[in-house]
Order: sequence, then C-alpha cells, then structure tokens
Amino acid sequence: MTITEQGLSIAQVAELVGVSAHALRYYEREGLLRNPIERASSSHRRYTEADVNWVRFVTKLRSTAMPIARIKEYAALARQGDATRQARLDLLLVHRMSVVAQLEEMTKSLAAIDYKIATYEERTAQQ
Amino acid sequence: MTITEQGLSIAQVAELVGVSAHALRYYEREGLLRNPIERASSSHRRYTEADVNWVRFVTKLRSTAMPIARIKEYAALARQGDATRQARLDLLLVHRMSVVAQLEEMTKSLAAIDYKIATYEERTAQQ
DNA sequence: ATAGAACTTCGAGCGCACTCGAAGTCAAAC
DNA sequence: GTTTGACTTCGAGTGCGCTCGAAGTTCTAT
Repeated sequence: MTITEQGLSIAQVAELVGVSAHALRYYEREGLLRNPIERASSSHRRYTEADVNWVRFVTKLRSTAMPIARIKEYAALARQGDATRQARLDLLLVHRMSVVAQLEEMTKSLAAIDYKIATYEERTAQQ
Repeated sequence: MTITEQGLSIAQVAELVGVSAHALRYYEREGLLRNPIERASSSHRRYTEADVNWVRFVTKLRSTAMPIARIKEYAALARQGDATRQARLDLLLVHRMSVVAQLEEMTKSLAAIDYKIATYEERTAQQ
C-alpha cells in the first residue's frame, strides 16, 4: 500500500467541509490550493489532513468575501515558501480590515431592519 | 410648477444613496420600489423623500444579502397595503434570522483569520 | 438659437463563482 | 466477470446582479 492510497476521497472531503466535489475540483484547477492533491492509483484524489485544513481555510476566506483571485494569490505566495511570509501576513491584514468593515455594515443594516420590524410590531399592537 | 417638477434627480439620488443611476433604473424596472418614480414634464424621474428612504432600505436589504427576488416580493406586498402588514413582518423576521446567522459565520471566519495572522506574527517574532 | 450635459428606453453584455453533463475509467461487491 | 457507482477530465452552461452602450430626447447655460 503506497502512501497515495491513504487519505480521504473527494466525496468525503466535500461532506466534511461542506462544499461540492465540483467546487473542490474547481478550487484545485484554479490554483486555490497549496498543491495539487495527490492521487491514488494514478487517478482518484486522496486528501491529507493538511489538504483538508487548507480547504477549510479557503472556505473561511470565501465566507468573508475574499475573491477567488485573491485566494489564488495567497496560495501562490504560500507555494513560494518562507520568503513570502510577510507578504501573506500583509494580505491577511488587509483582508481583515475588509471583514471588520463588512461586519460593521451588516450590523448597521441589521439595526435598520430591526427598527422596521419594531414599527411593524408597534402598529400590530395598536390595533 | 406642478408637484412632479419637485424632488431629486436620479443622479442626485445615486450620489446620496451610493448606488449607480443604472442600478436605480434597474431596481425600478424589477419592481423593487414601492411605486414607479414620478416624472417631471413627462420624462425625467423625480424622487420624493419617501422614495429615497425606500431605496435606502433596499440597500440595507441588499447589503445583508437578501436576493433581488425576495425584495421584489416585499415591495409587492407593500403595494397591496395594510392587509399584508403581517406578511411583510414575517418576511423581515425570517430575513433577520439569516442576517444573524451570517454575522455569526463571518465572526467565526474572522476568528480563524486572526488565528492565522497570530501564527504568522509569532513566526516573524521568533526570527 | 445652440451647444453640451443629463436624462430617457431598450436590449445586450459582463464578471463572478460555481454547476452541470458528457464520455470515459476505475474499483468494490456480488 | 459483470454490474454499480464513484471517480476522472473537459468544456459548456447557469444565475445573479448589475453594467454598458446606442440612439434619441430634454434641460440648462450662454
């Protein structure tokens, strides 16, 4: 049993992480992963734990609206190794600002929605 | 001077609310507004304060990821008048749940990003 | 009166992030 | 050994939310 025979299948990872197998292949094709996923018997993908963790982090970046292109940059930097550590940190710090801004905007919008809800409930109570 | 000669132009509203004039026409065409916007001299749009407030609320719904189709439903209900007040309230309450869920997910993702940032900074400090 | 800016409608086009489907390969179970 | 189902690649298709541009009209300033 070679090392590439171990690891999780694409369906298992899809289930685990909560993205479609199609999306996993798409992410790999686009270069969002650090490396191409290893293959078992020269065809089926076998994901290591590190691969799964990387995919998980990609979903965190996606759920905070980082564009695919930016994640691709991040992955490309990671592939270059240690020399790009500062660049990756900078990229994440810039993104962090945008996430905080998104949270603030969404919180403000929630307040507006809550205000509207309150006026509806008030009017219902008045009748 | 008739009443339709008053009010703001599309460019003024675009500036004020922070969406493009193209988007404002699109929203109106799609039925996201409560009523068609009144016209001055039978062509140019003239927005009332109520129109602007409605557009502002639409942007709050958009920034919390309510789909155009749902906003369209909401506007259609509003057009029906008082009989649909409860339905509109329900729609907003359902959406509120989704906004809270989004905030929670984004907050969790921010924590993951912060964790990653921390490991980068640690490693930088170690050198 | 006329130039130029701002508006109108309409339909087409675009960018993003997948999603799908065809056609073929591989593997595990019976 | 053959069926069943999960996998493979590849390119095309989809849905969403605008965005753009053409062609014509109207307003404003000079």
